[in-house]
Amino acid sequence: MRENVDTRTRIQQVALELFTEQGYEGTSLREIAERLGVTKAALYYHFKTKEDIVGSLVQDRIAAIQRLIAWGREQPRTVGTRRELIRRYSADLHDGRHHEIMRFFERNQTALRNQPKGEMMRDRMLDLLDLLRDEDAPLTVQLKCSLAIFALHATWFVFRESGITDADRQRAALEVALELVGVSEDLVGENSGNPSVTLR
Amino acid sequence: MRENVDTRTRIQQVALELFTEQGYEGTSLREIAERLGVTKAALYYHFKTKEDIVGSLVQDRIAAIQRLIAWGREQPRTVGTRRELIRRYSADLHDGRHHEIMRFFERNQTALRNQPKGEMMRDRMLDLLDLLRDEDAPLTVQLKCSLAIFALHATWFVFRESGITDADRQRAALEVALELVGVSEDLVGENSGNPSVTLR
DNA sequence: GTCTATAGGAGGATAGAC
DNA sequence: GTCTATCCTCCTATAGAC
Repeated sequence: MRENVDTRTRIQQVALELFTEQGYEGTSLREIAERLGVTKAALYYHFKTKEDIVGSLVQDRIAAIQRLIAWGREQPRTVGTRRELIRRYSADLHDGRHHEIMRFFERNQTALRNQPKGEMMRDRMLDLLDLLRDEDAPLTVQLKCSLAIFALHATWFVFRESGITDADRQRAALEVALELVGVSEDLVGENSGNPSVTLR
Repeated sequence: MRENVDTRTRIQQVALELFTEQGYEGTSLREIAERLGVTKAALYYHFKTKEDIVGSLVQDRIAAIQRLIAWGREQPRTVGTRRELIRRYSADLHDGRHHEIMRFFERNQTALRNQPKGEMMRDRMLDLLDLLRDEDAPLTVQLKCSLAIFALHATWFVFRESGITDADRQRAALEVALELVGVSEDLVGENSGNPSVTLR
């Protein structure tokens, strides 16, 4: 029972790493098993299929983004709300290993397209982008709002192997992202809550 | 000889489409052949391997970006140069089907990682990002410069299925990208050349 | 929980006829 | 240039012993 949980978690860790490095379809269950020192069949005790491993990886993220979107939809569609959405998304991204899941997701868009959980994840991200932009605004403004999410994701890509801490990355990305969604015209509403609260 | 060229081109078109929709590894040569109404073996007359199809797709892009980088490295590292880099990259992207190649490339990062041409493409894009940012500048400024490229690529993702023309997309993306690399402090140098000249 | 063994299929690639 | 036929490899997944 204890090893049960442990092995399951180790499978997830190794799978996430290999899926991100070599791609979902480029990684076989044999490789995962070998790296763990077990056989393929052992994996099937913990996960019904290969897809299920992915499902177990992304389901937490899907739920977190859904919560964020649900919150956002109850707020007024102001710049202040958008800025808070960005703050919460950023905090969540840097909490735990969540950004690693997003990297895996980004790099395997096509492979995950044929999977229920993959499509769900994609749909939620699109919902979030839609929530961030005002469809009546000029295209340039809409694009900048959407780019804010990209900014938060892109830090690891842009500042690769530099001697930069994760905290530095997060700070810079957040600052740029907030700038992209716009300067709040309504500072009263903006700071009414805890600005750096996480999602959970 | 005439059909030779034709079939080769049709293979490239179908392959690009399927690779982009379903992923490189998720698309079999059988699928490509079937859609063209030929057999797998016929593909092997035109391309030595599956990798070779990818190579034929990206090699033009690699060359174009290399030319752009070569040009950029000869210029002073000013905001004006960066703005011109963005303009040229944007013009090139919208000339022909180049942005479709980039979409394919973005969506298949992991799969292309094991291929020589894929890595070359990736390295050139990283070179371009490095050329656009000043390593001594604050992280936020560097991030914004890099994001400019993302802005040019992201338009199709952000404004999906809207009734927006490609020209509108390009215009908005270019405006945002130019804003991200910074306002030119040196307007004299900036407009010395033809501002919308393409790469070739 | 993990193993051996294997089913069952699909994929990339090649040989050789036409 | 395109076809048929085939090889070989690797994959996901399952059955059943320990």
